[in-house]
Amino acid sequence: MKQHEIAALFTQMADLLEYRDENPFRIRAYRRAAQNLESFSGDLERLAAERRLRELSGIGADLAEKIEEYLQTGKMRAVESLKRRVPPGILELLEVPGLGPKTAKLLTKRLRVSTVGELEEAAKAHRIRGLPGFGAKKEENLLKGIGVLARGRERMHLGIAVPLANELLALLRRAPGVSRVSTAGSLRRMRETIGDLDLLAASTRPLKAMEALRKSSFCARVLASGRTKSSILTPDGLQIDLRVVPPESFGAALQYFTGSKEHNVRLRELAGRQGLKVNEYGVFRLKTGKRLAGREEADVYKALGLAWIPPELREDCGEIDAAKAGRLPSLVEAEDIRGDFHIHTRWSDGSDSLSRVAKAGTARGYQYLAICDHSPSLKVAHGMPVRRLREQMREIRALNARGGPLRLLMGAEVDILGDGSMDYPDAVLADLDFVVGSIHSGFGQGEAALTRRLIAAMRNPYVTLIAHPTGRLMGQREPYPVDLEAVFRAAKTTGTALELNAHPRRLDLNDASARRAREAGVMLALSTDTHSVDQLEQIAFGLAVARRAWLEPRHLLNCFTLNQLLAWVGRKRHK
DNA sequence: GCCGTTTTCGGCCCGACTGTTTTCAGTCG
Repeated sequence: MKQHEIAALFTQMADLLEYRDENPFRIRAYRRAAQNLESFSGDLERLAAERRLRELSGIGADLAEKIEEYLQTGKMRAVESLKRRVPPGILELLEVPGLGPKTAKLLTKRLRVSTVGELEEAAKAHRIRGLPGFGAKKEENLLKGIGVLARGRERMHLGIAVPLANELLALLRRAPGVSRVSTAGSLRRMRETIGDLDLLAASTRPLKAMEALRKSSFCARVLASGRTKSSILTPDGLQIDLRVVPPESFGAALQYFTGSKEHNVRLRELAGRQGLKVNEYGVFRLKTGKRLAGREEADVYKALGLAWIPPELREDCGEIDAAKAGRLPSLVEAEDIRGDFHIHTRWSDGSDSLSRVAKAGTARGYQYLAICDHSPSLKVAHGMPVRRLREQMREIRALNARGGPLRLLMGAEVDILGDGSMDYPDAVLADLDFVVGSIHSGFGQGEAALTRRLIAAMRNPYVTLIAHPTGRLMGQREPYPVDLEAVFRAAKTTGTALELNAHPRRLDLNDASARRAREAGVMLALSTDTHSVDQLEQIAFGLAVARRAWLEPRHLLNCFTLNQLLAWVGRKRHK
């Protein structure tokens, strides 16, 4: 987690340097380093201890030293001394949307404004209009920006963003002249949360498409609207950016608008070295201006000598080098998924019957579903005593005996108790096909104890999978502290799988951790934690995490056939 | 401040929109 603190400091450094009008490339170096640290998936402290920080992209001698300084002392002197040389509230001021370094400088110099509160006062007293380059409109926009800042711009999880995006795409498709539409930005890359929602349309009549959005019920306020681009706010305060391009540029625009920003910068640098230029209208020869690609996204990459890179990988995490070398992973696809684990029914806190669940799984083309209702300690979820579990097992056997393409696995989501023991005796676990171990209590025990609990559970020969390994609930609960590296090692040596929980508030493990787990040789498993059958489709969110973690079918238990799966479970038991 | 199948010095992605400007600076992504 230290890397996020360091990234924040590097960003502060960039902001402060920008305020002081320093070398823009130096500023960019700090921003780039911050972003790379944010998405870094390894163990930063170990890398520092081994003096290998400079292997990180964007980290040279100077920044490596600053990282080491922070890891050792908890401070970064360069940031502190720079802060002393600027007005105190400057970082806060720069948070206001629409207010950049130049405006900040003017405000602090001419009006002695140095906090957001003072800025608001000055704007309301109309002391800002009249400054060089400032009129009534800019003053008004600053006030709006302060309002946006005060409300806080909360990021939206995929469970909300994806359905909303689908509605918006349908709206755009109906607009006259629109031939193609797509999501773009972080939603297309399937990041776990979305700051604003980016949409792209190909149209011969761009104004009509933008008008359709502005006049829809999704639009509470128009932030900007030009000839090719509109930004609006929804009634909930979510920003939607729509870009409209001619059909022959759709692929290039999709590439550009999907980002990430750092991925695009890398791509354009690569283009420059080949005498080419990439923008949202196409790939062009620098000398002649001749257009080489643009209609299809894959053609853009091809023109640069690269294989098409799946959007989930476009985070400047080595994907461009991999594409150059023809070594991109064969990412897991929806069709590779043969089943789901961790399914709740009304035997505990789910809402559907076993037969209904089986039917829904069959409809999805699955070979198996692991029924995993709660164990007795979890009283709020109607955890089942052994007697009820045995009853449920009988019903599952009876359902399976009817035949059909789908096999229900007899399982349970078993609480890992405070001392690391399991909530059912081993003799009961031995009769189950699939055992999920979960922590639902004692989150406050601290890192060492929680890690010991998880490792003790993994050492139980009947525990197949550890569910939601960090316990986070986005927007509600922070992950509990756990030494994931130790958990990965134990998972590997004991032959226990770790869950990629697909619930959009959980996504636990997350993408970076899942990638590290994979690199540590851990088997991973997607599961929806379904409590009613309509949630089975949320597997798509887990799949996105898996793809962002560079997982191939061989890394995911869900891609195994039923026989392979049962053999895998058996291997641990007979070790 | 980083980085190099053109370089260890001299480069460093590219364009849209707004407001206030008669030609562009500032901000954003």
